[in-house]
Amino acid sequence: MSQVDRIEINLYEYFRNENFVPGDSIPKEVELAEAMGVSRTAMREALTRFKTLGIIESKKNRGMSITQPDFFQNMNRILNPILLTKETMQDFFELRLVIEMGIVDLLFIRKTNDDLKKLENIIEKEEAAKSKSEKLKLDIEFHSTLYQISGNHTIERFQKILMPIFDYMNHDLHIRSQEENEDYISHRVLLKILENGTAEEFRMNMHKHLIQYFEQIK
Amino acid sequence: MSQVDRIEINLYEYFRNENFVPGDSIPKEVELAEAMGVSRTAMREALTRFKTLGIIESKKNRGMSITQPDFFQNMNRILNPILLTKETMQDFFELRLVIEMGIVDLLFIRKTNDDLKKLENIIEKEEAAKSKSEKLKLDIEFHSTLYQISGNHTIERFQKILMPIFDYMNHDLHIRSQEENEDYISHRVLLKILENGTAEEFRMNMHKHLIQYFEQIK
DNA sequence: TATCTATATATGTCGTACATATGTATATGT
DNA sequence: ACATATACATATGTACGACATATATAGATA
Repeated sequence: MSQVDRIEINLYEYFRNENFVPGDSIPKEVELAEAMGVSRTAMREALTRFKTLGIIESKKNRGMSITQPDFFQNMNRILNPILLTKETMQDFFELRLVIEMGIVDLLFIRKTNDDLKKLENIIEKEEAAKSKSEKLKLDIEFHSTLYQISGNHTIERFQKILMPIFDYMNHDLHIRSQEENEDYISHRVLLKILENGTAEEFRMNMHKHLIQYFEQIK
Repeated sequence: MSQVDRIEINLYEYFRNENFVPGDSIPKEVELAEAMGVSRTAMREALTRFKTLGIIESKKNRGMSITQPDFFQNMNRILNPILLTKETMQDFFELRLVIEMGIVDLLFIRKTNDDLKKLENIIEKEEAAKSKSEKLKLDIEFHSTLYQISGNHTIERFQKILMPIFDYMNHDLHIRSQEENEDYISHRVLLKILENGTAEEFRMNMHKHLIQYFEQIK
């Protein structure tokens, strides 16, 4: 354990003991360094860790303050297929499916007429699309809109972050096309259920809609 | 945009262009600083950001190397109820429910007889428990075991991280007790479905099991 | 060949100095 | 009295040189 590690731990305890909340000012670098009997350089290194996580921010002449960490601040940097193991990639691939099945209750609680119209619009464009890439784009747009309808900002952002992982695994696993699925459930069927059906029906059909992905799980 | 911000961006591009993967050595601090025409101090600060995210690690005399970032490395530091807004807390509360509903397919794919025995064991202890705190502990154990059965390490760890948030919201919202739920679905019913039923049945009943939480969503 | 010692090395820490952006105080003009 | 410009203060940002420290490698010895 290096000195900077120890400083970091001391800072966490100090922030917790002072019950600092976002917006609160914290002592300046020089004061903190003196209080802990270390050099300003080492203190700065520990503080950089906090800044990286979004827990504090610093401004010239003004000093430093506590901020609201953003869960997704560095997520795209961490969730990089080149850096992760196959197992972790598979985990996130599955997590995406889990969320897709899990948000159904949120959809049924929070859907609005405008939402349904928007989905209808996407489906019309999809049904008229000629090229494969256009259809893919609209498929993505359909699912992204479901996440918007969930009304959960965190889940919506999470899905966006997981998208490259999902694409990567999609290519890696050579997943067969949806249209090859003889029990194929289209977006239009899903929309009809979302309009007039139940969450249970929607889930059953979403599961079928995603069956080629679920087949990859063993 | 500070100089260190620019260095950070340059480093990300450099790492990507070199196709560095975990285990690869990267040039030493002094070389990197010289290559970018900055001081070692500024370079160290940028590198500290990478270390905080777990993307690189450094060892004395050995230099630095690329590592596999751990998604959860700093998660408990970020997901601190004191630092997050009510909206974000609510989002994570819902995310927990979404995952609880969404892992059902994984459960049915990956359950083993040992898993079912383990659940049976927990339920027996729960049914024999006298105190409220003991029942609560076993309730948590039951759900945690479901996450283990999912066979998805990331989801399992995610649930552990989300637990304090869920508890915090549980207290904050004064959620009524499960036993007050007239359509109460016990763990034993859920286990029986897991043994002999379908994923659809399990979801329907899990939804009822968690209804007092779902009632909080609007 | 195995063990010990000396040396080299790259990160970790320190102290000093200066740069820079920004806030505050003061002086001046209308 | 109010508006504007200037000077000064301030805390973070950056640089440099020095030294500490843990660890790897090379060389010497038994």
